[in-house]
Amino acid sequence: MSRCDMMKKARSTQRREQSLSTDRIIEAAIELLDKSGEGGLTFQALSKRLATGPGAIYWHIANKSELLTAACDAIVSRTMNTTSVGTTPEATIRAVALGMFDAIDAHPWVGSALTRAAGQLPMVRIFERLGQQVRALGVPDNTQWTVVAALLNYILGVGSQNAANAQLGLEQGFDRANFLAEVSIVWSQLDPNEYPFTRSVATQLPTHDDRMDFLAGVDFILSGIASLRQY
Amino acid sequence: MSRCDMMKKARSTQRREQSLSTDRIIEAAIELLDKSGEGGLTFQALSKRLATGPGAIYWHIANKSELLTAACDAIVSRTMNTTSVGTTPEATIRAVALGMFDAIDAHPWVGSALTRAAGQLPMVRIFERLGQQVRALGVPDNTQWTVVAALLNYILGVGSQNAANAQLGLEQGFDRANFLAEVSIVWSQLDPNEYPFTRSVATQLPTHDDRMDFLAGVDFILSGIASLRQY
DNA sequence: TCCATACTTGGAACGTCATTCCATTTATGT
DNA sequence: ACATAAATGGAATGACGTTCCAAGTATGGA
Repeated sequence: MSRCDMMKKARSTQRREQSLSTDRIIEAAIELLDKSGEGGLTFQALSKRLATGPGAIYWHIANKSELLTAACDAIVSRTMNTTSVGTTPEATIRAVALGMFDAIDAHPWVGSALTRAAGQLPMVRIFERLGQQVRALGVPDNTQWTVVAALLNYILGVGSQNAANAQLGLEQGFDRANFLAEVSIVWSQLDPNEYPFTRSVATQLPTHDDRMDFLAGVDFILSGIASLRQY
Repeated sequence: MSRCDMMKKARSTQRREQSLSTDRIIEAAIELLDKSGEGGLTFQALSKRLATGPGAIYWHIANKSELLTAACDAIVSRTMNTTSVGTTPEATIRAVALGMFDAIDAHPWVGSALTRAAGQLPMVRIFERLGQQVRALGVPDNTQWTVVAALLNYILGVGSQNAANAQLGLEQGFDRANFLAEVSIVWSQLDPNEYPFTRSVATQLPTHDDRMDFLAGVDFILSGIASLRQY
């Protein structure tokens, strides 16, 4: 019987306090993920860092997916708690969005982990924060879901995208600047008849500011929402 | 020397026309992916279906990631070509967005494949289609990138999310309705002080229409863009 | 027609990883 | 002390992506 099969009956006393614990495992997992990306989190690396065997870890955590979700939740939870409350609902939504953007920028693996943990705690934390602000914004009840879903989808979408890019860089060793420069060259060599737009903006790719573009997208949605409030 | 190391010098004549070819491999890969999701695409299953060995496949395709991107591009390319042109730029953007939504709904693995193929052909196809319409919309040159990026990010974000959900269902065997019902129950049992919003919309989760919510999000962004055009 | 060459195949083998198993150690309550 | 349950850690398993290589097959020149 493994510990995690019996979440309900919380152990009355901890046996070996100093030794392995779910928290210590999660902490080590986050360190590994930050250092070497999603591929860096293996049970071998983890057990080596914790000076134990893979079996011991499985006593505390059901599987890798649960470990990833738990690590992700630790980051999201921190982010939601440190994000300052803005003066207006709009400002708070921007702050939450930017907070997540920066968190994923600092821990790219959070992007993909969030996507795979649909409906679970980490996502709910963001959903809730956004929802409260959307309410405060005066959006009618029957539209709140739609509005929050749009915001959340956008935030997670950009997050995944950035996470995937960072991941790619980490795995292949080249840095972001080089990668963008290479893609930019490929784009500028596309067929002018088939890809006029992509060609025309190819030069903007290496210099554009992801963070500003992200915020602009949030503002588009907020502005779309604003036009809803009068009804 | 493998075939795919020397893309440049296209073979003058095909040797064994009836036998293995990149196209046949991609076609088989799509079938496997559709049937059993991302986890269903293994080189063993693929070589069995093609009545060959893994080595033969590696002659035509560099690695699994390239295979996935190629399969993804086949779907995206079809989608972009079948999407009807609307009467206005807005209508066309909606059509492209919905086309991608439906494509990912039919082939959930495309969602995650797109995310991992950043800057590559499949994404560029969508980027271009959106870009041309955004231009037609009269968005000033220096804002086109931002606008297209917002649209693309939103579309891909929802796509990834839906893909992940479908994936989860496929892997774990339960269908979407059950999953949503279960999450809805969990949500409605959250702490009322910490999660008032999530609790209040929990009942909407199982009945809401993903496709409509998606389209509403596109309209928010389009409406946000509209307010830009006057400047 | 035959041969040298390059292309293509398919299966075996390798290394890595998540996960399971189990013998052993450690703490707790009696 | 001792019995029992909690926890450990290392070995074993099985699946997978990828590489290797011995064998087969078409093509173009002699």
